[in-house]
Parts: sequence; C-alpha cells; structure tokens
Amino acid sequence: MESFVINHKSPLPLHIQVEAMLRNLIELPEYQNGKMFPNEVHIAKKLGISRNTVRQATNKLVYERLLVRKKGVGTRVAKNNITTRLNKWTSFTHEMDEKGVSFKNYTVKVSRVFPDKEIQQLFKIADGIKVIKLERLRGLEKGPIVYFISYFHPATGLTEKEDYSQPLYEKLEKEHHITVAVSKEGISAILANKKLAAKLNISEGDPILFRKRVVCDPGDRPIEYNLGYYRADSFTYTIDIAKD
Amino acid sequence: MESFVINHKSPLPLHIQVEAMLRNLIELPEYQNGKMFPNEVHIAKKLGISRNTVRQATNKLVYERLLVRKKGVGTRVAKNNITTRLNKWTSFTHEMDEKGVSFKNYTVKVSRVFPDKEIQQLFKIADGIKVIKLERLRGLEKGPIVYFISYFHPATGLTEKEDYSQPLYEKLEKEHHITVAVSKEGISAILANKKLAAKLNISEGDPILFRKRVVCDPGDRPIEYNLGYYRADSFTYTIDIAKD
DNA sequence: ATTTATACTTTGTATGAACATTTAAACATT
DNA sequence: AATGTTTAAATGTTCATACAAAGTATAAAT
Repeated sequence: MESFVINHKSPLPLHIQVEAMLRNLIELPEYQNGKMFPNEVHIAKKLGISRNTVRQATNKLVYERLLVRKKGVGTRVAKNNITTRLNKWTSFTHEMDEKGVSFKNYTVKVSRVFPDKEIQQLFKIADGIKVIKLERLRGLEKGPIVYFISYFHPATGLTEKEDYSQPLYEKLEKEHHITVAVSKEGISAILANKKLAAKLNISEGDPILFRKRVVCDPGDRPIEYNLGYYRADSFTYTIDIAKD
Repeated sequence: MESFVINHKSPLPLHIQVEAMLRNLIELPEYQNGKMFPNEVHIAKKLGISRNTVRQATNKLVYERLLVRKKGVGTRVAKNNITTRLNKWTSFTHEMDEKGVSFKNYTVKVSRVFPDKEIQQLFKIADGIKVIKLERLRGLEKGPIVYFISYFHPATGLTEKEDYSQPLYEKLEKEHHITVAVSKEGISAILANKKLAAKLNISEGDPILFRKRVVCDPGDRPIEYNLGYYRADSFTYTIDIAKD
C-alpha cells in the first residue's frame, strides 16, 4: 500500500487499480487476523483520488465477502474467507481416488473444432479459431457414469496429440504452467435423450444430473469449458460449505 | 414501476427501496425474454432521485447476475433462470426475499413426527423421540419452484407453535442462540412422481433437482436435515469454488 | 449499395460535497 | 462500580455534475 501509486494514464480505470491493490492488501498476513483495514478516507487521500472511487473498489470485495464493512467501526478482512470456499476442489479423478474407487475411461475422443458462440465469447477469441474439444465417457467397472465434453482455451497450448488419459489439471500445471484456481459451476437436472441414454447405458427419459463448469485461472480467465452428464442413479454431487 | 413511488420518510434507504422495485420489475414477464430495462437516467428521473442511487441499487442485482449491463446498449434481465449462489450461503428465504419481495410460501406445514432411521442416526437420538418436521412449498408469483422438507434436531428447542414464515437461521441464532456453520449437501437428479408433480405444478416424469442438505453448528453437530425438490426448468444451482 | 462520418443514447468512470448513522472510547455522573 | 453523556471516527446515504467509451441509428459521401 505504501509503495502503491495510482496511474492516471493507465487504460485501466482507477477503481480497478485500487481493487487490485486491495486484493494484495488482503493477502498480507497483518490483515488476516481481523486487523482493521486502512479507512476509506485515508486511502482516498493517500492515493489522491475520491472516496467514492475507493468505495467502488471496496464494494466489489465486500460483495465477494472478502471484506467486511461495519458502520462506525471500519473495514476488515473476512475471518474465514479461506473456509468459505469449498474445501477440496479437485479433478474428478482425484475426487474418486480419495474414496478408493477406481475410475476408468471408456472412450476418449480429441478433436479440434470451431467453438459455438457461447464458448467463443467466454474465451474471448475471434471467429475462425479452433479449440481443443475433449469428449470422455468415464465410469466404474460395472459401467459408465458420466459423459464429459470439454473445450480448452487456445492459450493453454494443448494439442490433439496430448495424452488425455492422465489427470488434466496436473498436466496443465506442470507442462503448460497454467494454474487453475476457480471453478464456476451450474448444476441442473435434465432428462436423457437418445444419445445420452445410449452412452450412459440408461433409458431415454431417465434423470441426468447436468453440470456446466468453467474452470478459470487465478486472474479469472477461463481455461476450460466443461459439460458433464451424470447418471443420476449412481452419482450424487456432494458439497461441504462453510458459512462465513 | 409506474405505480412505484419513493418514500423519502421511510427508514429504508432509497437504494434499498429501488432495489426492491427492480426485483419486482425483473419478475415481470415482459422483461423475461431479454427486453431492455428502462435506462438508468429514465428511472432516476421517474423516481425523482439521483442516477447514482439507481446505480447503487442495480449494482447489487448485477452482481447477483440477475441483471446484465452493457455499455452503450442498456440493461436487461440475465436469463430465464433463477439462480442461487452458494458462495453467499444463507437461508433460502434470505437468499431470495432479503430486501425484495416476490418470493412466497405457498404452503407451510409443521408437525411433530417420529423420525426415520437415517435421521435418528444423524441426530443421534433415541427411539420414541419426536422431531419437528417442516414442509414448505415455495416459489414466485407465477408458481411454486421448490418443495422443502426439513427436520430439526430436538436440541434446537423449536416447537410446533413457532412462526415459520420468518427466516429460520436468523431465528435460531437470535432466539435459540444456535449458530449454523456448515452445510453438507448432496445434489442429484430425479424424476417427478405424482405427488411432486402435483405440488410443483409439472408433469410426472419431469426432471427435478434434488438436494439433500445437513446444516450443522460450528461443532459439526447436525441442526437440520433438509430435502429440497427443485423444478429443474426454473432453477439452476450455481457455485463458485476456489481451489485451495 | 456500401462505406464513412456523425449524432445520439446508454452505461462507465470519477469527483466533491454534505449529512446521517453507528460504534467505541473518553468522560462525567450517580 | 455502574451508568449515562459527549465526542470523535468510521462507514452509509444521497446528491449534482461532468466527461469517457461503446454501441446504434441516421445521414452523407463515395
């Protein structure tokens, strides 16, 4: 904070710059134990900007529950912001390994395709750029449980010739120096159509747990877009959530 | 919107009043298909308040991803789906009609019952002890969205005569000095049977997102056992997970 | 007909100011 | 010692204003 200066020439808005600074501040050990943050007026004066701009930046972090404001008192880092997050976020392979279940690939198919609009916008890539598409049918000995479709951002550097039978996120981290940090998920229930029923070895109209997932890097840039279709009779999504 | 007026005498801040109004606006069918919202300047002028105050209200809804703003274009309702965000983990009531309105109970039924084996073991209580059972059908104006069944641990001290139309976790915290800390959840997909179909106003065989939830206190002792049956067509479970 | 320039609309950014509300701490009173 | 009272500090609310940036629509030019 001491060394931080506002750059009025930067293309980045001031409140974004301040937000970044605050995120760094939050990481400092001295604020982790509930010590008060520097107050708004002070920050504003220090950086030579308006208090409103400081508030605009702080608001975002408050929304994210990283900071807690209290009228008449001040602002401090949220106590258990680490445990707020889901404890063990791991790849599906890992998930299952821990439970002592051996998971296997039934089919793996890799291709390079033109992504649809949604993915194109998510990845912020231009027309005519192909992405790696990975389809996997996975399950236990007795039969398939989930059908995955993944699309990877070109920046990952993944190619068609990759060995996709290994755990993916570890590979990305080790070989491509990409750290995955956040997974945004949407879960819903759908009915199996003919194609899915055939793949998952169930009947048309059977329930399927559908999970759409966006895996991002620490800068919140999307790395992978993933669709998962789970046999509802043999898969339950379990979560531990801590409040506060 | 037309009939809405700002109350400058109200103890509620203006931006909260506006936020409530916007939440109602969002529910209106005319905005459900992506039609543009009235623009900020217009709303401000119409309500006789500052544009900044309108923005303050909209910010929250934008953050909750109920509204999408686009520079140079306008603001519109995000999608057709109601989403609940797990990183802001609160009671369902709190989640939905915190400051706004629009979420309502269709039916509330309280009873004292002998729990089944699973609940008995979870609560670690002896045979012959009854627990409070709470059934709720909740949703929006246009129809029910979720059917809840909750069982409460006897130690909560909850009785049949409680007012269950208020937010539950706050009540527990304030009146019974019980803090809820962790929620363990299992999510799956099932098909609507005749009973559920009737309750949720859908057809038999339609997909349902089924959530089983155990809410615990900080000592990890179970407080509530909760089953939730969500209409899959109008509810998606969204999660942001940080890897750590 | 297509491109280009322009004006307009809408959200985004930023400032400065004023007052309200809440809290904690210091102080005074009983 | 317990209880009020004042005061200072911090966030909360709200306003008015100005300009920037992005997208849309229209008019002009080619």
